[in-house]
Amino acid sequence: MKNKEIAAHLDRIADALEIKGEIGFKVIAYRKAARVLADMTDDIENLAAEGRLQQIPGIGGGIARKIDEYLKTGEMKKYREALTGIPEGLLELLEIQGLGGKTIHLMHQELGIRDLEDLKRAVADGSLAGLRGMGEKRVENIRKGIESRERVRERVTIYEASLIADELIAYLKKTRLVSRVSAAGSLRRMKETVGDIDILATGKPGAEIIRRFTGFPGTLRVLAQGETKGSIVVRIEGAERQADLRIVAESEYGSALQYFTGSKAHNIKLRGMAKERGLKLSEYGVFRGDRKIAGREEEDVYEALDLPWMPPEMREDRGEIELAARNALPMILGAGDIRGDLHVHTRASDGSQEIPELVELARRLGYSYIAVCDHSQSVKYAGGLSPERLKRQMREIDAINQDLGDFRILKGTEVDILHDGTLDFPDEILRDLDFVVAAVHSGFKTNVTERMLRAMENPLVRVIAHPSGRLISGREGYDVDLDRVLKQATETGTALELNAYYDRLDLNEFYLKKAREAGIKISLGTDTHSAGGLQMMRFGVGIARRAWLEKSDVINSLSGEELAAKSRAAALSPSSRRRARPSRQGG
DNA sequence: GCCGTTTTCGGCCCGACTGTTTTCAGTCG
Repeated sequence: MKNKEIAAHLDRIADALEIKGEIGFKVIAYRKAARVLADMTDDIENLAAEGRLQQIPGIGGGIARKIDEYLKTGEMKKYREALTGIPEGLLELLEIQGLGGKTIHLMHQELGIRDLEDLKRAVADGSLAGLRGMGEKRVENIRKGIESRERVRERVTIYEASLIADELIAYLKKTRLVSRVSAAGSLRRMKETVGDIDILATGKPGAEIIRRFTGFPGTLRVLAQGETKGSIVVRIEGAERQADLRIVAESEYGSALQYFTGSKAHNIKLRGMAKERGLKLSEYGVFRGDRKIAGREEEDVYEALDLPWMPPEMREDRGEIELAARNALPMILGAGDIRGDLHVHTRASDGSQEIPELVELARRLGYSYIAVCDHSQSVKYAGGLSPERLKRQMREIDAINQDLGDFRILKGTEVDILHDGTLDFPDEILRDLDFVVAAVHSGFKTNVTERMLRAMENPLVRVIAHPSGRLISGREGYDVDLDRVLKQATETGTALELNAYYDRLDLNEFYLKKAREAGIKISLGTDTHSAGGLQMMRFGVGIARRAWLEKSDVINSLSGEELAAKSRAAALSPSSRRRARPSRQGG
């Protein structure tokens, strides 16, 4: 698939045009086309072959021609043209806070600045200060921008951000001055990584709440402290992050929450719709002329635009607004649809809990089952179980299950997919289990695709765990062709895992969406190795919601008995999974 | 460059902040 490659080209063109001072709307058009392309699960080459490029929203005649040209020749004339006269290092400067295309263009023209090093020199030797429109403060801000770009990690994981946000919210509630408070931004949309932490609150007096906020014990620095807005820097896992608090009036809470939740693209489209209706939408409300017609609740804001409320996880301008307008939003997965955790480890391999503790924790979450899936023998570093130890564990589980009433422990394994694609346990053993998860744990560069495809041919394999193998905080993942894995999953009826551990979230939302469209079943498991690990399910559910998965797409919505039924053919065969798509209720 | 049950041309989201200006441009979210 060349979608991402072409999107990167279009983004590059936008960068270059921005610096060249091209009309802003043209830049916006390129950026929008790039975003739509990067999000799209259909293969751009297929659409091009069918002459349907212009049916993609945001792609018109001009960009369609450029995509065609690229697919045919491997080149885009416009790309070369746009980048002519623009040194590679100049584009990077757009990433510095406070620096935009206009200023970069001027610096390049007047001072011959070509990259970050040139810019640093110009700041140091005072030549930057000589530029028109450049005062002492702007130079200082640019200096700070360069510094913070080098110090701040791009984004932090959703889990790390949630910990701080939860702490901040609890801290604010304790003041008794705030009445309503919520996380907003990408945190509320449950993106896998988060930039800044945005918190919205109502309460009085604003200045006092902000003062308390900036006095948060974890504050490293206070960036701003006004009557309605405060900004602080906090430390998360060694990285510095900005956290913003905004105080709004009760009557504006809904529109402010809507606005600060985003995404930007979603908001832009909503505003366009408001305008078409002769309305104006801002963080202060929905207005007809000077009269405010909505703003107190998010539902009211959407209703004023003739739309149903939509879940924050869907607000990315990926078609959700159009569906909502037809009252055809899917009923996406809810936390309550998850009846159990399908991937947990115990002390038998590399977990830190005994089975009864895990049962207790799972019961507290309202689950009716867990699948114990410890590692298999060849995963030495994780204490993988030999066949004998696995059999002993199965007997132990049988014994515990006797006394559990309506709760059930599924006897499972996370069996290793070996270097030749065979499994680490023979079928005789796998056959006695309730739930077989297979996964790659070594040889990340060695025939991973072929090995996975082969493992999926075994009908005893129910799920492929963490199919991409990536770690969000920094591991590329296996050298694997996920499109072929998806195809094989469709053909064999194997489910794919959405590993809910915050650093994995694997499959990611892009491939989850593809899997959903192909009718592939998804299995959510936290892969927990510790007591708190079961709680990670909320991130898995968040990503599932971002991919628009519905209850019926997820095997965790089945009962323990249904899952333990040996024949996966009945419940999971490809033929029975062909999705009839009935019209849906909004929600 | 995209787009159209108001338009094939003339629009294109909105508001705040900052720093540099003397009425506004640039940047950000």
